Amino acid sequence: MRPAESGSRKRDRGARPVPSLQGLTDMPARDRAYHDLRYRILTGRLAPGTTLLETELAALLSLSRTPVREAVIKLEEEGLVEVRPRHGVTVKALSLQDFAHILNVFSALEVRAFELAAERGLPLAEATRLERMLDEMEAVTERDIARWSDLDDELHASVVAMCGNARLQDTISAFWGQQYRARLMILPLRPPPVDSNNEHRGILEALRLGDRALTRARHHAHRDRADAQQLALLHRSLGANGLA
Amino acid sequence: MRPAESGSRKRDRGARPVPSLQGLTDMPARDRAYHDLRYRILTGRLAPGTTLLETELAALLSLSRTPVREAVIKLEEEGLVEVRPRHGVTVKALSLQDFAHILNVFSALEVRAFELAAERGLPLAEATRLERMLDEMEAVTERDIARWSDLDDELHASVVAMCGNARLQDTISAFWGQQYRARLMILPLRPPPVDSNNEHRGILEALRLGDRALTRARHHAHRDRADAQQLALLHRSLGANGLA
DNA sequence: CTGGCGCGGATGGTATACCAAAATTCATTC
DNA sequence: GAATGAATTTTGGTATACCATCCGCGCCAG
Repeated sequence: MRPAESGSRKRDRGARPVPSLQGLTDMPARDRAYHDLRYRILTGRLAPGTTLLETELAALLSLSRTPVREAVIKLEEEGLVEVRPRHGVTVKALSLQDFAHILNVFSALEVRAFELAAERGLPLAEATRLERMLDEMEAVTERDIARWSDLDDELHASVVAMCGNARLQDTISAFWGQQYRARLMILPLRPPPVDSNNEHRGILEALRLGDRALTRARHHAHRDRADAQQLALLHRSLGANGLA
Repeated sequence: MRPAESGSRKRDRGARPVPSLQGLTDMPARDRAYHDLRYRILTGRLAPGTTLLETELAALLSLSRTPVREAVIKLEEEGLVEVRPRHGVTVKALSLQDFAHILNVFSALEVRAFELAAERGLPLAEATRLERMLDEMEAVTERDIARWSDLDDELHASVVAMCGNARLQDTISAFWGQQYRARLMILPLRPPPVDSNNEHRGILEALRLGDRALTRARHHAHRDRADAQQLALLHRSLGANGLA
């Protein structure tokens, strides 16, 4: 008999990896530490380059070293921090190359996720919901880039959530976290993303058709262009070697 | 020059993730635990479905709970085990669907890695080395499938190692670990992989040419076919739901 | 002035102790 | 006989204590 596992909130899988940090109550201290730290890093409250000793981290979170150590292991695995014994844990600074590497993995995975979503077929309700999001994105394109970006994240996350492959989702989520900071940084520099808007329409159309190959091609093209643009912006925003 | 990786053994990155377990001396207990456990799982000495309490694991490895806990966190992150509080850690059994999901991610990443390797260009020495490996693979195709499979792993790993994107390598390595057991299981069922041999030649040729698009196309096709075949074999080897 | 060597203190790795929560079992009752 | 509830025992989560080690600093020598 299967254990049913109904109440399994063991993983926040589908939940957007967006820094939200609402219910940090009643979860094990290790997870609190993990989420808290992750939140602080992604929002920049723990700036890249910051290094803290394990003891300091524990004090910062009012916990003992054990749970923060365990949290740090996860963060390290996720690529957000680096631990150097006797030197403390350092919030990783992203070089331009790091960012390129991350985008490379992220894109490959996201394209695959979109393909799978196309293959499974988009429920009609979901399709119209996405359509409405696109409407709003186009509406705010010229005047509220932050809102546009949030919607962009939600759009991509929504499709990824429909791919039906939990491992893929998890991996994407991890890499999403890594590129988030850099994205945030170049946000104000972005020109109105009319290209993205158009490409999004095309991708959504392919998704509705359930055409895997077409989805693949369009999303791939979209990511290639967008990634290159972001890379260029980041390059402008910091010398080729600087921190992100 | 390649960094040689002499001093910095912080990560066994490029090193084949193949279970080898040679120098488990003089490394922190946590890493010993991690490698030891991983080895036992991948080779099947810790069969899927096995569940052990933390205490039992600690006793098994003659360590205290702390380092094994930390090792287990990594293994869980890697998808090899599952921890259910008060129920111990369970070696994950792969359903057919799990295997499909893993292959999906793995393929997407490997294709990308091959692309990047193509773009960077293959050093001549490396190219001839790979060529020789292909020679041997063709030689043993009919009579030693195990050897063929080892070479296949090494071949793929070699190219991945040339992609120049450490994060990509690490992620691939993690997923490689997950599909390894299933691969091992269906090994004896495989027909002589003449298709793979031919496709490998084609891919290597594309790599030598440094033709990214061609490499992509060929490797993609290769993986699609090979993955489908493996999935079918696995399906034959266990009912659609069984353990792997 | 520079480079090596050694000593002391900071630091993290590991073991262990303690506690809270959950599971199992037993008893009691319907 | 089954089901429910309580008590016990098991287990994992967290805190802490301990120790080996590594780092940095200063001293001494070349």
